[in-house]
Amino acid sequence: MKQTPAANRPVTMEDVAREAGVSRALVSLVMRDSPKVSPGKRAAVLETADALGYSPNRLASRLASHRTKTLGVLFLDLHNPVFADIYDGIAEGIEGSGNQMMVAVGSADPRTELEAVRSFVDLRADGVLLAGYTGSEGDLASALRGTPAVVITRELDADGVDSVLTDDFQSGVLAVEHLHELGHRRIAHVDISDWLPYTARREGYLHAMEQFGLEPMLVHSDMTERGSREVMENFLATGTPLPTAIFTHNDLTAMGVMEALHAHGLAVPDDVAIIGCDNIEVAASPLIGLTSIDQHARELGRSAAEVMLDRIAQPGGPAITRKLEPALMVRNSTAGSTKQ
Amino acid sequence: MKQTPAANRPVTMEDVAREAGVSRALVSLVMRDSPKVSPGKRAAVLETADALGYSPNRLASRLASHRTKTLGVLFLDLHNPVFADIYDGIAEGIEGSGNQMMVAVGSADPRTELEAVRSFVDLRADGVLLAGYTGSEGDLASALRGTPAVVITRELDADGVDSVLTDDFQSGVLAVEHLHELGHRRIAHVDISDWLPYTARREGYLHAMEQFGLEPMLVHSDMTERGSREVMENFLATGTPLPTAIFTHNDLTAMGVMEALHAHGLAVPDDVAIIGCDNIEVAASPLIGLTSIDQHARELGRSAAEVMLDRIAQPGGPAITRKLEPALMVRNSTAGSTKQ
DNA sequence: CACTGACTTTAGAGCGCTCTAATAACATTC
DNA sequence: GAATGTTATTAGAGCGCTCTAAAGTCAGTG
Repeated sequence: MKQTPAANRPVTMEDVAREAGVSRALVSLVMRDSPKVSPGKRAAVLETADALGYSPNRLASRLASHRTKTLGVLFLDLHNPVFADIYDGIAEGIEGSGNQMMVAVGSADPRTELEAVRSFVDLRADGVLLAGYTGSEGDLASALRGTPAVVITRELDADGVDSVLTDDFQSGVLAVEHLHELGHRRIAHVDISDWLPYTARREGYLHAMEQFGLEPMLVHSDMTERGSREVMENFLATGTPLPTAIFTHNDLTAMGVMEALHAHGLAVPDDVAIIGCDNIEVAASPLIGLTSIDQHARELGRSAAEVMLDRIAQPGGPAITRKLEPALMVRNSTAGSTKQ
Repeated sequence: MKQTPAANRPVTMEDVAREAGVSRALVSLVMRDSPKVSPGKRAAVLETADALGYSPNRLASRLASHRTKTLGVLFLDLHNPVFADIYDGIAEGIEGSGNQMMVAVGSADPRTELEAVRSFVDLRADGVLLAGYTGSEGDLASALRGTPAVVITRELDADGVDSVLTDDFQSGVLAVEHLHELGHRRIAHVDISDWLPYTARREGYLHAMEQFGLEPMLVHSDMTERGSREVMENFLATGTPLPTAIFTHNDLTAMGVMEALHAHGLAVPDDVAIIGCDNIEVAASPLIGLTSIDQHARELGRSAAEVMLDRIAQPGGPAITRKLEPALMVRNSTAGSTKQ
């Protein structure tokens, strides 16, 4: 297809300026809603811009202005609704600040995560929020190259990286305490694969078990519903004596475990009590009635956004860690399962 | 491991070039993995780039190259897991193509949606995928300004906008046929608010009801679990004679309806049979056992990505519509609910 | 040893915008 | 009506990169 260069070329500010009989700088001012443009010229510029179908090139404007007003946000996994809650929190937190989000999904793969972070940095995001990150602090710091970051749901010890999370250790403790109080003594924990840096819930569990003088019982799974269902089915197939209660890493794994129990004709909470973590909406539904530990996901997102905006407004200073207290939400999956 | 020099001004290609004793153009070639750079210079450039903590400015490179290799992807709502499936499909579809995703969430608000689309266009995304869009075709076309787009889950009649969807009308028909076959005659439909342009499922329902000579029964809700729960509770409170079966717009609304029934001591499927739509994982779980209509969300995403890549490779040509056949997935919420 | 041609490297003109500083235009004041 | 502000407008120098075309290299040829 041969056409004159001018024919198919997208409309630029220059074109609008020429057509409207003003300078490019004036058009720029109009596009940025500058108050120092006379009403007359403003109207004229807007009109011809519209007539020519002008669409500002934000790449160019960002390059020239050294300002992007954009936050890169990385999510661990879209399948876990807890991240939808975090998203809502972030959206709430940046509302009115004039910032935009740039979203990516890491899929619990450190390489994908780092690539996403690098992409944010290369596109000069003003800051990066990581709603779940499974890689190492060193890799993250080197990918960030000084861009401020806030890690959500995890505590990270790296320069210029703030953390906003719920006290996961305490969640583990709460779960065990709750089950212990109901009379359970054989309490198992289904965690996620050990290479992932999300170990605090397990540690809290182990700590509390030890405090109570109970024998811990660990089963390794992954973060998904399906995965933990399979893991649990394999476990049941081994014929190992059953625990009377299970604390799982999160609600999705709890559901998988419940499915496996269900398939084996075991009743919850009568045969086995279950307690999850995250307090996601579907699990909280009366249809499932899963007892869970609320980690205040939405608040986490809101708070992380707040920390980031502060950090951008006032760079430097020591890394901040904000830790929320988890909250036990008792529902059918443990209620009335007294074992004493 | 490398420490970024605490320079006020970020490191540019120019700096690397000077330090390495080569031209900026050479550095550019190295950064783009050009094969026409001698191994010696390549190594030297990479080394000093690393030493200086150089991070390429993708804004500048995109501006200069007129190429972004980026697809904007808009999601209707992160709370509905069907979009996580679509995401996976898109990721699969663009794998290996060298393209990146730029994600935004519309939250079923046409203004937010359009702003996101404009943002994609202004950042010169090569194409835009809309996984759910609630606005008008006119607004979309004008925001796109010629950028190719694919709408997923909806059929849109606009220039340069392709559509990839499941036959929603057919889904409505399938649902009614299934229920009718089980002997149900009083079949209600819970849809989503009427201003949303997602009416095909309802129309399919209405069509099938008419074919069977049955009286339709419509209840308006929204797209959420909570919303439909409330709507259903209000409905139950009115004392209107109950239908024996309900087809809901999607699985989330189905769950809300089930919760309301549950709260009123009504059994599913014995008192009321339920059938949803989308076939999301949690609803398919044995814990819920919701009969649903699979719309092949992941395949939708994959296919949309494919259409977009083709469109980018070969611009022009008439708008494409790809329509998949829905598939009925029978589970407990309707199974064995014979009303004959 | 000037002359290829294949391979490397570079100068320099953009990409489309913003920003600073200067200029123009127009009220005010004395 | 010259001096003084005030407010609008513009010229022009970047922003950090890519790209084209031209210029160097450096064998191998005849």
